[in-house]
Amino acid sequence: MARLSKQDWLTAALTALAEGGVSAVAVVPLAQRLGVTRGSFYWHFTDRTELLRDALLWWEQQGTIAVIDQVASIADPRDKLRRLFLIAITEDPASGLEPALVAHADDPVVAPILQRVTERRVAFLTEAYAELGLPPARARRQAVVAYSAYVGWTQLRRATPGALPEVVDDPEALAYLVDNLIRTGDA
Amino acid sequence: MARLSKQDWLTAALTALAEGGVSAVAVVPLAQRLGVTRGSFYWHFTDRTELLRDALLWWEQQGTIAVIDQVASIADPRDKLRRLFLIAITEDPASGLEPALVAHADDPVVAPILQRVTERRVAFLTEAYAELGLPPARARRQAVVAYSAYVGWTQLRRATPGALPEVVDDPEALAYLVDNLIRTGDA
DNA sequence: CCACGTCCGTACAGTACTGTACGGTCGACC
DNA sequence: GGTCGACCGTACAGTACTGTACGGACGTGG
Repeated sequence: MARLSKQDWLTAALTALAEGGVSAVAVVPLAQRLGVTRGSFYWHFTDRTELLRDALLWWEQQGTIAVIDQVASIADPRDKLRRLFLIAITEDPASGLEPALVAHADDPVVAPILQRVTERRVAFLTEAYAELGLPPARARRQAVVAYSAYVGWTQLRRATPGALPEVVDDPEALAYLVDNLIRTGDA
Repeated sequence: MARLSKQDWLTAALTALAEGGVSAVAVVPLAQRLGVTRGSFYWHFTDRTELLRDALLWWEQQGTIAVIDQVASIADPRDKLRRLFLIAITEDPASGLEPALVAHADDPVVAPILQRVTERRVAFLTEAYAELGLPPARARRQAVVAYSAYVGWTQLRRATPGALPEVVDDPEALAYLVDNLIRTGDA
């Protein structure tokens, strides 16, 4: 068996977290899945908590920064939002991770990271909606509403795909959702 | 200490589930919180799984049926939707339960119940939007989008209240959200 | 060639939870 | 006032996970 790097443990921890929540980030099952024993783990990490924190910090950088960088250069705010939502909804890098984090939001190591990520995303959306012409308070409200819809959509698609057939993966319905997210309350 | 009924265990299980997920529905901690020992539990239930299932079945009846009955009599579909969303968003009977269920959607006992609840709610919304004049496919899409926003909103409010101050509990923002949920994509 | 750093296996407590078996208490009802 | 059933405590395995201590393998540079 090949030697493992710290990164191997981090990605394994994230997938386990997505599947079974915080309590699934356990040393013994992870070691079995990686084909080693706990001796390996306790060389790379001092603690189970350290693994969880490092994994989430890594996810914070990858997931949050990468997507925003991908669309920040788009000039037209409407196009920017459309592209952003399309990326966010179709690409689910670590499927099921965010629901797991939301569910364990009171965990002492999850809480601060999830908070920072949420703040950053909502702030970015608020800025985009402001560029669209909404006054500040209105832009922020719209950002929170749109972000809520995004969060709920991804969670429903993963949690109850059987209950929502022909909708969650229909491209037409997807366009409908994105239009709904972009349309501001300017009626 | 007073004798406990089966219902006492059920409600305790639901609050524990909301706080710590499926793995938090454990016999020993629940017994401690209820002031008894596991001897009590294994008289009322045969199994830890039975407790979880019975608790979720009870929640399915209370949470799903009660709210729908409360608004089904309203004639005007627009008023009905407005009232429904207001109730659903402001009253969070067991705060944090739904995020926990979504996160453990692959659990063999959670899955079928969560599926049924989601189907029933989306079906009710679809019907209401159809009464509003949307064609069937369009009504169903709108229902899923609106339900997504609802799910995301409740989860965000619970998970990261610190990241969304002055929004999640602002009545004006709440009205904004409800208007957004009712407004169909008829532009 | 050997010595050191890297990486992993193994063995030893310690803790928390699940089920099971059985025994005890307390009130209702005859 | 005794008996029966509802309800709970206690004791006994059994399992899964966490940390720690230590020892072995393996490659690389002096």
